[in-house]
Amino acid sequence: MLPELKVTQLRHFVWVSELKGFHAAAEKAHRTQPAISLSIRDLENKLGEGLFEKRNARTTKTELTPFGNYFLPKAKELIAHHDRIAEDMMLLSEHKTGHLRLASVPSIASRVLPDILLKFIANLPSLHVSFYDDNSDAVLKMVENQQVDFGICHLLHEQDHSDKAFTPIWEDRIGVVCPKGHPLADKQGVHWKDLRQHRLISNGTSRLLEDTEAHPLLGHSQFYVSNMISLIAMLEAGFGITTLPWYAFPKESTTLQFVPLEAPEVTRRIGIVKLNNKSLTPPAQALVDFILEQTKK
Amino acid sequence: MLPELKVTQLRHFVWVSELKGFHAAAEKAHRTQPAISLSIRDLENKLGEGLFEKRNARTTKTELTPFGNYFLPKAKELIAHHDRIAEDMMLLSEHKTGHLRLASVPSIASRVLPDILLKFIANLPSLHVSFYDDNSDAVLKMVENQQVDFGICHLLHEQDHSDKAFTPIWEDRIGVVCPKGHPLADKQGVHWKDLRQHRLISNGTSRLLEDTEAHPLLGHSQFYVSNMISLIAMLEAGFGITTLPWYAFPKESTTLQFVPLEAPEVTRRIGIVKLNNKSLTPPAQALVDFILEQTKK
DNA sequence: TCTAACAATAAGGTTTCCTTATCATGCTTC
DNA sequence: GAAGCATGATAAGGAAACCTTATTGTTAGA
Repeated sequence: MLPELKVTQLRHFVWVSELKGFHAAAEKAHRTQPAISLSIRDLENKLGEGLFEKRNARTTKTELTPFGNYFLPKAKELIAHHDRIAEDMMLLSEHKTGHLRLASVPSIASRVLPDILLKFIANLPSLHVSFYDDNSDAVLKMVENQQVDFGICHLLHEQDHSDKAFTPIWEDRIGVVCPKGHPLADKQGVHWKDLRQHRLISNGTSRLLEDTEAHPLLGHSQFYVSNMISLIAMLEAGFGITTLPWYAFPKESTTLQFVPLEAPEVTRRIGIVKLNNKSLTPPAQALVDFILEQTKK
Repeated sequence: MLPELKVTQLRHFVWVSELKGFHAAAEKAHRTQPAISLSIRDLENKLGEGLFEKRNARTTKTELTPFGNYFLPKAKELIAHHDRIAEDMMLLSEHKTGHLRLASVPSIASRVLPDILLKFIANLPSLHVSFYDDNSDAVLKMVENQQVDFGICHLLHEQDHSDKAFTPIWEDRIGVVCPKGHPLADKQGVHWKDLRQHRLISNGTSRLLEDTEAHPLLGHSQFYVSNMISLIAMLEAGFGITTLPWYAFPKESTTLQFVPLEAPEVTRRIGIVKLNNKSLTPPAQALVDFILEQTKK
């Protein structure tokens, strides 16, 4: 029914009309003159009307028919539309642009990602990044609901997440956090039983100890603080001690001390989680690759 | 640099994604399944990214990648744009639409064109027609200035209009117009000398006699009336007689009589005038063809 | 009148695209 | 759980679209 106009053909048409000649257009198209002649003729046949004034009687310069004149702006628009889309897609597939959404647990978000993201977006000025931080469960939910392209979190029960692919990256050692000057502060490592005689504040990460021999500590603890800012403030005030993964420990703290838990030695593995059956958008894949590369050494 | 996305390819892509399968899309495209596979692969290569989820592991229905998902609406838009333009041009080249402007001398405009135009536009409901009527000089001017696609008029000095193409159609015989019951009214034909004894009213068409042996009549005439309505009224009132071309004579007049001028026999040829170096728009060309066909017999 | 410029046409080669035939894989069904 | 069925990928050959070189025809200008 409707003819299929090829973009190449439209370009030829526009060039002939703008350069006022088949030879000039041929040169621009990196084709020979007969190729352009045929291309134009084919287009004319498809449209059912001549686009240029009778070309056998060369009384004058190559000129558009009224029909061709009517067609010209439309052809230009269509070409422009095509090019806009083609360019969009090229930029996207070269991850020079687009939209990237990720979620991360706060520890990595604050300690590791800033550096990496800064480097990553350095030469991608038009990439828009949406970033969420929350605890591991929430991050997993966002991955599941496809609210984010991928998540950075801990995968507690790996067998419950067969629909997701987990790529471990960071080994996060659990340790004891206490004020400097605290009896435990100068040790190289502590045994869980050492903690029983101190006031222990549990927090969101405490359940990492659940399946270890240190689990009795959890019952022992009177206080639970979910908010990290409050937790730090209480520790600094000498209210007690807590356990935290290394990456959740505020790096530049001058008042607190991190002492690795030696027995049991507990580490959580933090990594990238994505849905198994979905591939990532180009910029998301690029960021994943970049993170892997930056943390490989 | 930028790849050339073919509309056909985009259609294949949209169909595969909408029908959720290569076979279904192949059927819709009247192609075989491998053709669609190759088409899609080619498109993916051009864009630099996969559009559908890994197709080797058929864990699930054919599904878009995020990249493909991003591309889908854009592809649809581009196809729609293409089709819109293609349809526009087809309608225009089948003169089903568009704008047609013509000018005609009043005689043909009132006596011949109404019938023809009515038939012509009968099955072209969306064709817009602008119609002007004026004397031959004005019609020629409008053709020259390209205010109209073509004109219908008399070409008095053909040699002065080498830039125009004239296609004669109607032979318009000059005659004498007088009230019924007038001494001349019952004659089959009159000689110019017969007119000298009657009061002659000249009008816009009188100069057609200029280059004939009847030219002395023009000096003989005391009255000049340019407006046709007034002229008719004066004739009906028995004010005098006049000369008119047959087509300018009001056909259904019951009070006036047309008597051909026998000596000299003067005819003006009325026809279609267009610019030589410009071709007509499709609807204009169609109307010209239609007029020629309708008046051929 | 001759020449240069431009586009149309002809004939043959290349590339692109499509087809048939076949394969690999997973889902369904008994 | 093996057989059949459906899906899409792949291979190879052929058809169609496309481009090229060579040539012709027409017009404009020297």
